[in-house]
Amino acid sequence: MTTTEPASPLGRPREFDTDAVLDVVVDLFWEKGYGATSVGDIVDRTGLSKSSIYGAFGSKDALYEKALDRYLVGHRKALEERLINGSRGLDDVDQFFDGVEDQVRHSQTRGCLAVNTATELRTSEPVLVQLGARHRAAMREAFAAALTRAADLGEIESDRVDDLANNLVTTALGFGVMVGGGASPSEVRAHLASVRASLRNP
Amino acid sequence: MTTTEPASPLGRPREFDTDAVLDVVVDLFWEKGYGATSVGDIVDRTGLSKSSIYGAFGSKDALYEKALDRYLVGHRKALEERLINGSRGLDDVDQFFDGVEDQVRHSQTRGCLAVNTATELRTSEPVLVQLGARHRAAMREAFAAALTRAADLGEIESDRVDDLANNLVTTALGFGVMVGGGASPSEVRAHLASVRASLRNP
DNA sequence: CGACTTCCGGAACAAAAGTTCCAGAAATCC
DNA sequence: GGATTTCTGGAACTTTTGTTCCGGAAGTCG
Repeated sequence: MTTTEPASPLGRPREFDTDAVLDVVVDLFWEKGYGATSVGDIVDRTGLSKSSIYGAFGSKDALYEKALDRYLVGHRKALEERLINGSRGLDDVDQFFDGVEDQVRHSQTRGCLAVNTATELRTSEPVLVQLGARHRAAMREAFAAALTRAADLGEIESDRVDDLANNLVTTALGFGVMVGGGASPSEVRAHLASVRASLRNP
Repeated sequence: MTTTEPASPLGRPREFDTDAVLDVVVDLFWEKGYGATSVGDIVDRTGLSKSSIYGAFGSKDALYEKALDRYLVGHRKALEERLINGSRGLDDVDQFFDGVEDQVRHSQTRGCLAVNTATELRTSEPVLVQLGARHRAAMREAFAAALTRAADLGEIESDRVDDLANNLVTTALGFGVMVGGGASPSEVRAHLASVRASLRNP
């Protein structure tokens, strides 16, 4: 139910692309969190003026929500490509978790913006609680799709699909915490290996 | 290497018990997080004056670190009792996760302070990174102890102990995110059931 | 081309943050 | 009991926060 902008609004048009700005803002919030990111930081990083930001997004809270939403859309697209539209089974799951390994390899400790939001802003905003629940549901669905293929391939028992999907969601959230908390690459890798081993070895 | 306070320091003694105050402060940070908790909030909740707080703890940062440390000590004691000093196997692991269920039953959405810290303050303070790593190591050790007993009891294969311990650590962190993010009791319960099922059903 | 609408930059604002300082009171030790 | 040390309460301070306001410029539409 998003109100689409009119084709040509009256007056002077905006000089910047809001989506491109949102991408920059996502990175900022992702790196520093909501509380530690000031509007001044956003001004510095985007090059925009405060009035432009407030004119386009309303408030810091609203901007955060829009940024998170954009992050989630991107994240969900990745889920779709790798897990839902995949053609293999457990290998597709592995590929998803490769993303975690990539992050630590580049010594990035941002973790997952959805996880960071859930634990920093907690239940302060009902909208965020809802976004989190929807995100977990999407992950569950995506994992279940890949695991169903895995069952068809004979990699796992078909009656374990739902439980495993649930566990992978919890596990993915856990990796967000670990990476975001600055865990060493070797620790993360060991945990990733354990996940892969337990998926196979029954 | 904690410097123990002298038996009777000169001058007027403190009117409050620092540990009791820390317990209150832990609750506060646990509920609202670091950024959303102001020193004013701490004053209100503890009934102390600002100068008393700063005299006893130094700064908000230092106070947070002390509070987190106290939380971790308590958490580790619980791990010890339930997992290390337990006498059963998977049942002891179950009992640990019962704590998660208790939390959501009382509609508490604080999650885990260690998890919340890792994702809100991230790698901003090296001390916190270190505390997090040590905490995860303690959890791994505790789970491994219970799982070793489970292997002795024939509940699991003994060569799966390490992988399962790793996975349970990741899983525990994930539950912290889920509960802290305001997940519904039914969702949490479903995930808990999946963990228990996967521990048993190979 | 002219009227109208919106945007931009930056100064200005009020509120809240974390921290410090001070004077008086209180407890300890010799 | 007096000297000394430390604690307490509250006011005061500085910095930073998120937000608003204003004048001038820049586009769009009839």
